Amino acid sequence: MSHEHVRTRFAPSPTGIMHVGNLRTALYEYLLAKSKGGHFILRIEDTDQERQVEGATEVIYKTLAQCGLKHDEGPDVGGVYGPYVQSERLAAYRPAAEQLVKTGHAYYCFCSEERLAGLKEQDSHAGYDRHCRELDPAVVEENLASGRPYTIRQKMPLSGSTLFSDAVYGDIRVENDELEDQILLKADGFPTYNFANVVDDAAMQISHVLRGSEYLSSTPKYNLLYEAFGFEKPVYVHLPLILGEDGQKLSKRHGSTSFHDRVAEGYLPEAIVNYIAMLGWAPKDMREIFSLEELVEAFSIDGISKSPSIFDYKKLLWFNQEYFRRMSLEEFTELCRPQFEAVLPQREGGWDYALLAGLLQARLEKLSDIPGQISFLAKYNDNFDREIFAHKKMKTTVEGALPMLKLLMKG
RNA sequence: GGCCCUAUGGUCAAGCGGUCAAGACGCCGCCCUCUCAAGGCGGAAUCACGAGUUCGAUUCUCGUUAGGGUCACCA
Repeated sequence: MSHEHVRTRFAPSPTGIMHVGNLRTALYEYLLAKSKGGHFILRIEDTDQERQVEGATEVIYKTLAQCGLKHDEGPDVGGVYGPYVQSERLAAYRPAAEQLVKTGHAYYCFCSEERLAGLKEQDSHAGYDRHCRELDPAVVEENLASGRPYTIRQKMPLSGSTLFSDAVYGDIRVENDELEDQILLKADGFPTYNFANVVDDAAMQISHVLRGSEYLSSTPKYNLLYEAFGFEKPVYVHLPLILGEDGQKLSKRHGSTSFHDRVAEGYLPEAIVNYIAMLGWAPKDMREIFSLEELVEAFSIDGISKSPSIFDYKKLLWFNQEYFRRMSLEEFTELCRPQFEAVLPQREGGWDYALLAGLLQARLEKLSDIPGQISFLAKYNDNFDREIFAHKKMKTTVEGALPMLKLLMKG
């Protein structure tokens, strides 16, 4: 609590997609750090060897850059607490785990995966039975010497309870006997997420840990680790979950919930950032349109809500439209240009893109709608009767349709 | 199922003991208008339920109910 500088980190696993929940966490981490004049760090958590995805880290860099969430330290920009990729920090985890064994906060476990699977089969809610917790030291030595595979597990207190205070949820108490003797170091020598997370957050002097509320009930495990090491604990800021329209945790089932897909669909990164900022947080003045800089200015932890929110595509669409409308005609024209060029055929005299964009600006919901709205232009030629624009009943005149005429015909 | 969290309109939400319970999206209507938008104006729609505490509860406490999360050699 007495960390002098606010240091937050975004610690994604390189899975290849950046979904809006992760992005919002990154956003709030950035906002909190920047609003306090602190630092925002990027750390890649690639401790699962079986789930490596090619190019996934690039997706993370690109997304952060598109959103304007510039990190002060990270794999690509360096920093004094590096390296910032967990697979490059491997040397630190085993000694750390062994240190915990020595101090009596952890133990070697030689249980096979088969045995563990059997346990689960008997009772899927039971968890590990602490079979190796009190193994005879001589047996442990023998097993270790014979090269038998092992994991290192955290030794949880069997009684009492652990209390912690979350910056948004307040005091939360969990009975210690609810806590499983979780694995810290896997048989392949890699640390588990939970363990690496604590070791690295402490090493990198992270002052505030922001994460989804799904971690709320496991936070005592983290704190026990901090205590076992004698590390100073960070301030926890758990964020309410973002749910799909069916009220369930957002996942692949809900269609394209990734930032990348949304952008490909024609949403502006700024609009997405603005919208997700408002999901789970509200400013004091109830304003809705914020640039990233304005968000930094307005952000504060006490504006974060506790209840989960549903991702509303309609509202996102509205934000997107608002951003279109607030652009200058020049900006908007440039934004549309690639689509115009792709859809409209070469034509003598060219097209008046600015005029076309002007016609579209108040009507467009998302960029991907452009082709559907202007493709009809490609079908027309200059040899048509201009009087089709005049209609007595509708009181339309050729003059009134002048903008459209200019668009269709040279001059 | 155990444990943890949450509960204001369809959705995002303000509220932090006394309000006719803001605002936004969406929806409906009217105006503007050569169409569709945009814009302006207006409308319908919310404190899950039951006990307490209090002169007074949307607000505090406890239950109930509902929803969510979590129980991996995944993060």
